[in-house]
Amino acid sequence: MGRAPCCDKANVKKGPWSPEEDAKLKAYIEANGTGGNWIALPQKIGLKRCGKSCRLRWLNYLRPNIRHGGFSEEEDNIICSLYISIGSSRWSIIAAQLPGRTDNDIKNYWNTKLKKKLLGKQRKVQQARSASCLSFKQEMKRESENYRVPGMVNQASDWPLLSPPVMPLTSTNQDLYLRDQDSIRNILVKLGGRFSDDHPQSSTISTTTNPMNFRYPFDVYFSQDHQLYEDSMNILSSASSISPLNSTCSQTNSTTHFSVNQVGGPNDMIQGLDAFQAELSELIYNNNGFEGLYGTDNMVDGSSTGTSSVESSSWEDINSLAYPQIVSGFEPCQHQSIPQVSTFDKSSYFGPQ
DNA sequence: AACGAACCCAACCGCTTCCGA
DNA sequence: GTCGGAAGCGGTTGGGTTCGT
Repeated sequence: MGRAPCCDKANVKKGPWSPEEDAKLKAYIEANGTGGNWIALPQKIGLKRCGKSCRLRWLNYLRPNIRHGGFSEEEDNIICSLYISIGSSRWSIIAAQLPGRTDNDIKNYWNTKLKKKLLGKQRKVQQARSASCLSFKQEMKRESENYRVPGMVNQASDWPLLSPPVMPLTSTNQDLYLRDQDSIRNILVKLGGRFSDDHPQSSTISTTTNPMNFRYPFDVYFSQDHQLYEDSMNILSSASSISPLNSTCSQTNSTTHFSVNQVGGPNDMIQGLDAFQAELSELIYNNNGFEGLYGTDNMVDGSSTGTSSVESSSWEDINSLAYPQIVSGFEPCQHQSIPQVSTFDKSSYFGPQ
């Protein structure tokens, strides 16, 4: 069953905008505003364009104070930091932190330049390290064979270094893993989280008792803001391809306790694996974690010693843009077991929005 | 100079979310 | 509570431009 078209496709012009069309649209909106109805707007002006097309043209090109091209190093850092923190599906949020930039612009910039720039850096670092880490990937690949599920597509050998399910703890990778854990940990702390070993009552998976030797025994504590949890889980899952499969949460006074125990096997881990996240994971891994990539000062952190614009990118701002309902509409949830799900359904735990 | 490859980015597509009736 | 229309958004495409051979 198809979706009804938003306009009469046959009578709508497509393709690049002419200067005359631009002028018409700009003049009308500057004089009258959009009127809250993009669909009706082209007819009012006499443009043979789809309303969505008019909206896009205005927002991405004609709107005042739009800047194109010439991204500064500072902007690069902001984009990278936010990309790592909140992922690729939040271009509008990233754009909101960069005045004069549109989500489309940032998206294009990331896909065409920034990604390559970072991966270029990665290659250099990788080459420098190849001597010392030569056996690591091979070992991982070899050992991942032990975890392959019969009948499953052979995906494991192509997984990023960071993927825990295919990386049982060995003397070779232990050091690298711990280092990355520290990086993620530092970010979560900066975002306002606390870890189980900061909390006397917590219990975590011990690496010595965990038969699978997965190295993510995180219990994360966040004050009040559930979105922080979700975003942090995104960090964890994006950085290390982990889904918060077995999670519990509880509420004590103003502190929410989320326990994220990674007990799944390779089957569980395949869920949610994203190609570039995997790519990025490897990049992060080869750059001493997030901090190695951008430097500690450029992390998304209000207390950092980095640039002022990074400092202004507070999580409160981002969260309020992204999920204002959740930030303001907090409802405590009791300690409960959560069934295995591939994605965290906030409405199930935080009540209706 | 000619050609193909790579790059860039404006615009489109279609899915999701929002909001009013 | 539901439905439908509109807005918002991210992913993708396609055409123009630049670069390399």
